[in-house]
Amino acid sequence: MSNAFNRPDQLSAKLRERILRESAELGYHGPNFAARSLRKGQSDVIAVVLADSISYSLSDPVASQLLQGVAEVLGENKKQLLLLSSESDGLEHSSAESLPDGFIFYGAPSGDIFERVKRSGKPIIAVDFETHDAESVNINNEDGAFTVANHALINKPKNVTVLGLRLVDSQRICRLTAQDMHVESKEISRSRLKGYLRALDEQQLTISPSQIWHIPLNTPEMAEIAAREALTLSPLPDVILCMSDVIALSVLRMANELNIAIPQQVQVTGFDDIPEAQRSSPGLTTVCQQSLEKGRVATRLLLDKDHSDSVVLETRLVIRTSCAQVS
Amino acid sequence: MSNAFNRPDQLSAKLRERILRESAELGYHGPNFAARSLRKGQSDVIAVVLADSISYSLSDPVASQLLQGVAEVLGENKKQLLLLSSESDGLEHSSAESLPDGFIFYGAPSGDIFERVKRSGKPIIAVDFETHDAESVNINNEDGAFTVANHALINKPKNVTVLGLRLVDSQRICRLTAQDMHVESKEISRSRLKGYLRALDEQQLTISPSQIWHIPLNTPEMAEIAAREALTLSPLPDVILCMSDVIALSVLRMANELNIAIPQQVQVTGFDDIPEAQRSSPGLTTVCQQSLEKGRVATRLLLDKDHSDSVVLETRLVIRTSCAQVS
DNA sequence: TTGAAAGCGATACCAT
DNA sequence: ATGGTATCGCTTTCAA
Repeated sequence: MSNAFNRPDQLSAKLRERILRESAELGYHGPNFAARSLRKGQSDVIAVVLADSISYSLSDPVASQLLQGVAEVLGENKKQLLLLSSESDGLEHSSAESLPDGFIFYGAPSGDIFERVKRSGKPIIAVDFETHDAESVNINNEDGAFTVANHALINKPKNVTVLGLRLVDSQRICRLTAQDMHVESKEISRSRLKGYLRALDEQQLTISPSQIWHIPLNTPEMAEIAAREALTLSPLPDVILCMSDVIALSVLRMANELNIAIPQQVQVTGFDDIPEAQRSSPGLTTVCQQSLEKGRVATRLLLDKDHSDSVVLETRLVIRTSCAQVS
Repeated sequence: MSNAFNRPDQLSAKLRERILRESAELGYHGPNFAARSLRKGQSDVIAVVLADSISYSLSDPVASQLLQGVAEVLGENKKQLLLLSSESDGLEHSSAESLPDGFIFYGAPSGDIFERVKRSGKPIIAVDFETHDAESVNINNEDGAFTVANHALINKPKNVTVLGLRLVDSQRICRLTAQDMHVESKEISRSRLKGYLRALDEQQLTISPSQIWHIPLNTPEMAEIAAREALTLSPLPDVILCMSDVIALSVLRMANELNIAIPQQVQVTGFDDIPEAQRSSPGLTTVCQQSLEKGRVATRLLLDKDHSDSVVLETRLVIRTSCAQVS
């Protein structure tokens, strides 16, 4: 056969050209990925394993930004991007799991795909959750939530409401009950709640479980329902702490619709600092968590040969008009 | 060896369990994807080949929605999703192209990846462009643009402005010149421009090239600059026709900032009907192009064994307040 | 410098 | 029903 593909330097350019052309005519379509990958034990494919469905993750601004960061760095390193979801897991169709050279798990995975991948010994980076089995990229959700809540609560408001994400195991929008309050968990939303509660505590304020909403999905549709409920309470909350920008932006829109002035009547805070939040009117006070950079950092960690250490990215309080200091 | 993996029905569940456990201990990590794929000549991986970079496409609401639709149907059919970009093309690292069983090309690809894939004989679906070599999923951009422009121009406005996307080959925001006007092209943006011009013509209106902006990328950052330029014109345009919702939403925001009343002072139309447009204030009059459904349809076409025919999805005029009928 | 051959791991097929 | 074996296409190594 020909080494035209593998040792291009050893042939004249002309000859190589001719060989390539002729073999193309004979029905040769370039190197076979599966064969190469089998032989080399390497594929140059990196998988991102999403905790939610791929479709939902693509619709979520936070996940979407993370993926952008991942794609950026993978592109620079000539790696291919395979999207997997731990949701549609199952031993049956798990064969694709053996293809990638490395894995970025975004969010604590369901099923046992993590276990299987771990056993394969291939490099893994955990993003937005902790595990003993891999380096991770995280933020300090509790601190971020504490900081923004602290900012919002400085004037000791009377009625504080929390619009929370995925706080309990239910597909329905609902408010918490007393026994929902003391769940110990390392989930993101629980950490954020903890931060809120700590800030309340520090300001010597209290909150009733019924003032804390559970929203099962980070979508505008869900969030709007909860936002309407919260904004039609009597008395009106002074402060609404939202666990995501998607939720907070829904509150802003709903307030506009209900002719409630932000921040004069209600102060609103978000979390994430998604692109849309950077352009909203009124501006959204929130916690920047650098999702794009998170994706980049995770990917660099994964591709770096030298075993670097886990990373905790800084969060930053972004003060805009939806909850500005009334000095 | 064992057939435990391949013929599970022929062994007792117990035995299978034991074999699986033991082989795991011996360091067996499940079937090898590359080997299976090589042997079977099939991978269950489908590639979406994006005309722009992966990172940019993920940030674009239209591309993002298409991908959601694709991911949804692939999930139902237990196919994996590989993201490729024709932008970072090059024979060198094109090996991954031989992996997928099928390809969805989103937007006319650059480089020659399309040619190579075509020669491989694998199924291809073209989305948002036409080719003789594959079935395609499209919309009628000219008609869509014509319809929305017609709606906007019904009252014979004096000053019409177009904020166009990728009309000329430049990385800079600029206005068109006379010779830019008569480029024949099947590009999306050219079709939309054609629709606008036809509507103007039909209303016996004219537009100067200097009233047509070129915006190189569909990002809010770019769009805002052009929006500001258009909204600080004197006299103020009566109508601004935007070739995408991202652009139109930027116009709405900028108008708000400049205290220009929409639609009283300026009527604004978009194109796409992205999720954000469905929630904007004021509501955005636009052309719904069903990106999500486009992704679904393309994927079904690809996976369907029976050679179905190319599809042209309907566009629909969505009238909201940014350009409502003043009856 | 070029060619020949072994082997990556799963599967399909044929033999038992 | 079970076990053996050739084969997919490439890369690596070894021989000429």
